[in-house]
Amino acid sequence: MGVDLLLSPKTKRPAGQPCCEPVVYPDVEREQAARMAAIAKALGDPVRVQLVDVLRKHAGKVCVCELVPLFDLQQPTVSHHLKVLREAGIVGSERQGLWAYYYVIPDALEELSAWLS
Amino acid sequence: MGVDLLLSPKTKRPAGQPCCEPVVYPDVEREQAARMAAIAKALGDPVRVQLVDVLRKHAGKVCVCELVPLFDLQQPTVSHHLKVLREAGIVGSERQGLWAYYYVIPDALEELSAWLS
DNA sequence: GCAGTAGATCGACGCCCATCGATTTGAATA
DNA sequence: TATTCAAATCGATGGGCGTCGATCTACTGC
Repeated sequence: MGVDLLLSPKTKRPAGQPCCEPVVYPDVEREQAARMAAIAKALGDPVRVQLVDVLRKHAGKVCVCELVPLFDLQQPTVSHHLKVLREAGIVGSERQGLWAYYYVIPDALEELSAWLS
Repeated sequence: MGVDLLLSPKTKRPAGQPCCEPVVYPDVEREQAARMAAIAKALGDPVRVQLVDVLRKHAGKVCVCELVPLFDLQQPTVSHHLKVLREAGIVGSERQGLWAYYYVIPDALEELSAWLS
């Protein structure tokens, strides 16, 4: 027993020559990793990154009718991407009459940025 | 002419009441956004984020044979995820005899982190 | 009420992706 | 040389995702 128990039972090494330090990975960090992956996944499309970029640089709320013509996409597609960002907690929306305004909620982005550095 | 030309020709507003500031988005930033999306996409899977996490915390090279048993996945699947990370420039690999060692190349992660903050 | 408009939702289509078993590659050992 | 082993690659499969046209919802203005 001893250190060998931390190794996979399938991996038999040439005696006395481990390939590297044994690795452990606690569940708590797995959960945080899952959260980071969810945020990253929402950012894993060029259109959505551009949407976030535009919203951030305007430092305020931007109307959907201004966002759609920025892309070579139909309105339902842009609406879909905004929904993905909203469900990931990256942006928020607010309706005023006919128009809908979107804005960045910095928390998620900051969380990912902090994890990365 | 004037400001109205920046607006979509399809969106006719009630006179004198624009929904928000006109939005422009230069091509240069679109390209950077695409790069950020590529990195984020590679991080958009819990397994891959966990792999990066493990590699970072070990501050050195880790053998694949230590990585595989950390997950409830078969070896080809882990190998696939490592390949995705490698092609995104997030990790590098090095072969020593039978074993392959992976390590984090911090540049890509730093690039994304900087963009986020 | 009625017509017009902004945005969301729905359903469908095609493609990409995560996963696996099977196989291959390449190196070490007997 | 033959065998064993770690890791990569291949091919198949099932599910998820980006995109669209069509439709629906809700608000405005006549």
